[in-house]
Amino acid sequence: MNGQGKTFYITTPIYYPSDKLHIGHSYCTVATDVMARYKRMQGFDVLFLTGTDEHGQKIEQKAEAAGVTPQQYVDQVVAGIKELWKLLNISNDRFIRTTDGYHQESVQKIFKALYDKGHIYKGAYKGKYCTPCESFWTESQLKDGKCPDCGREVVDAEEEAYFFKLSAFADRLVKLYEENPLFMEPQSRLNEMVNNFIKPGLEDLCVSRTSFKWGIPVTFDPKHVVYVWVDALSNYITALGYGNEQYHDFEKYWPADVHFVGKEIMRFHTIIWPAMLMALDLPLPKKVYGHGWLLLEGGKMSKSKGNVVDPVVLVERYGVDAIRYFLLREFPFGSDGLFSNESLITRINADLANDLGNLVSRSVAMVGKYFDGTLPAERQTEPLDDEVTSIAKSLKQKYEAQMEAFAFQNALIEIFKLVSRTNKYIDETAPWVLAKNEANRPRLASVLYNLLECVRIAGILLTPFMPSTAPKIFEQIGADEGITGYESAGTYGLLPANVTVHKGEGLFPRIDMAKELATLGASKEKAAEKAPKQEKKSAPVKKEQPVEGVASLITIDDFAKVQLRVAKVTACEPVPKADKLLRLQLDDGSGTPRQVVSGIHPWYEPDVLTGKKVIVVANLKPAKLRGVESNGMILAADAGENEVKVVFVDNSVPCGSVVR
RNA sequence: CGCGGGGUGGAGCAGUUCGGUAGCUCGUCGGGCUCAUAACCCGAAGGUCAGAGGUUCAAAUCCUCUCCCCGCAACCA
Repeated sequence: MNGQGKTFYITTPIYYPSDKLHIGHSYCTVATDVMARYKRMQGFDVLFLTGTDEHGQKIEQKAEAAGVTPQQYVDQVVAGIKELWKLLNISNDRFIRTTDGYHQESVQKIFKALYDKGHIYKGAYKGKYCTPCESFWTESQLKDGKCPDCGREVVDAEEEAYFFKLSAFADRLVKLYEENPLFMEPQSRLNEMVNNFIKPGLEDLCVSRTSFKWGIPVTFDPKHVVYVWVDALSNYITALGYGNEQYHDFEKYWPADVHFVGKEIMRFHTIIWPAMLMALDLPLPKKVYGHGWLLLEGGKMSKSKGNVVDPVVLVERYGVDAIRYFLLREFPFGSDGLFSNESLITRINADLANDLGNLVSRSVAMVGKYFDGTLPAERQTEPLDDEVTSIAKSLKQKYEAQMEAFAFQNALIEIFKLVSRTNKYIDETAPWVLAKNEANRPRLASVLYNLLECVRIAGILLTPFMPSTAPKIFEQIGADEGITGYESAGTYGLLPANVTVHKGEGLFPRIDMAKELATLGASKEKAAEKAPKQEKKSAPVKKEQPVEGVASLITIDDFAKVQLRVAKVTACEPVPKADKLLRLQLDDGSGTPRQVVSGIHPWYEPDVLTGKKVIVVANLKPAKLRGVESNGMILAADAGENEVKVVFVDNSVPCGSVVR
């Protein structure tokens, strides 16, 4: 494919800078980078965009917990992200931050435009309001129809909010998917989107918030802040200058050729984003590709599990190209993959050190040893050469087919078929035998030349994956710039007949598996120690996150606020339509039975609990879980990985006893 | 009956669209070679393709049912 005169616009998601990024983020960004480099190599005028999504309540709270302003907080995290991309040799052309002035200006215009066109309307969250508490409650949060906080009467009230008429676009979205089946890939995601979101009926989307401040204010109603996804998705066009004067190439690059995103945010990119663009009368991106996740020890990587793999550590130990190669070779791009240190080291050793690195090394070494580094021009070819040379000749085409389908792993497999076949060719021709007889010099020169040519072609096609190794390969085999471009991978025999090689350092040193695993294991344990323990239960974290290194100490008065009582389980049954919930009736000595809902069904059957005495938090704010009211919680211990043990009390303790 | 993905030699995966010798990498065992990063090359062992039934001359592949794993969603107060 020749990209002369054509543009190619590719994006990563913009990342949420609430924490350091892990290997999963690096995976997506590296993949995008490889695609961008590949397209540039083909001659496309590429725009590769990445950035950060910096607004939202969570950032606001994190900043507060850290005692800095949200801006200070994100500035520091973003600096780290930029460092990481530099380390990983990411060639992004632009880096957008949603806190950039021009982006904010554009988002405000977009919001206003949608409003003016009637796609956004002012509506209301209908709910119950407790005036003394100044709090809004939804029906389900109310306790006996009263304020769950103070128990006073609540009044019907409406909080104004802006809504995007997403529902109006359902038909057009379905049409989009039907007419353009490749709009989202992999295909399996389509069913997920349609079944989960379109079929049940799209609801209008609330696109403003008044509950926090850290966002882009709505110009015509400044107490509202623009919903973060509207803010974030817009980045793909604001970064081109849509609605601002920072850049002026919207016409040139939009629509995007592909948005690479994680599968968890497919719905935002395949439903909300196209709908927004339709509402703005703008063209839609050509494709949204949802890649899989890197899974670790059976679970998704997450900071709270303490199983995050730090890309910085890996790059420092094994080199950036080895990591880039591993990420794209080991995991099929569209599906999930299992990350492990063993597989990483195995890949590096087997593919990069033994096969590729060693091939370059032995080929160059033989030219040095038998011809003092410069091949003579006389040749003698043989039919034996045909197989390896024909693989080399057809490689570019096969590679291209895989790359165009974003099948990075298959593209690399194709390259390594050549590498492997070339190693075999050395065995078949046994140059060290040829070298024993002067008469074989033309034949020996042919063999070695074929080795170098195969390496050259493999090297060219590896360039997007290994941008710093490829030039070293070219240097060693004596291929100068004119014959290392993409097109030249399609022509066999471009190295000059009298090529001169330059022996260099080994490209990929072998790694001592046992030793490395021990080292990595040790640093992992250290990391796990640092990671906040047992926070795995707090799902959509609301309040204070334990700030690194700062143990939050409380006073005895704080503790006194928690009222713990002994209570006996008088009845217990599963909550319908809930996997994990049990409804417990407790006798807490007060005379009135107390109902508590607890998520312990995975570990306890109802009859086991009945009759036992437990400790209940008696003054916890009531809540409804799966529609069932819960007044308090019973104490249980996180007993290791995925194991919960309820704290039972000796039966001789009377119900209602205070625990302190 | 919420939605989706998956169950293939010891490990990790491909093959399933369009039925027809079960393939790749790693590991294991044996051999070859010595140019090279103790690398490379060849060979072997090892699979009821989760299970049951069905369609077919023929099923990993198509149909039905069952079991198990993972993710999403909703509930871990």
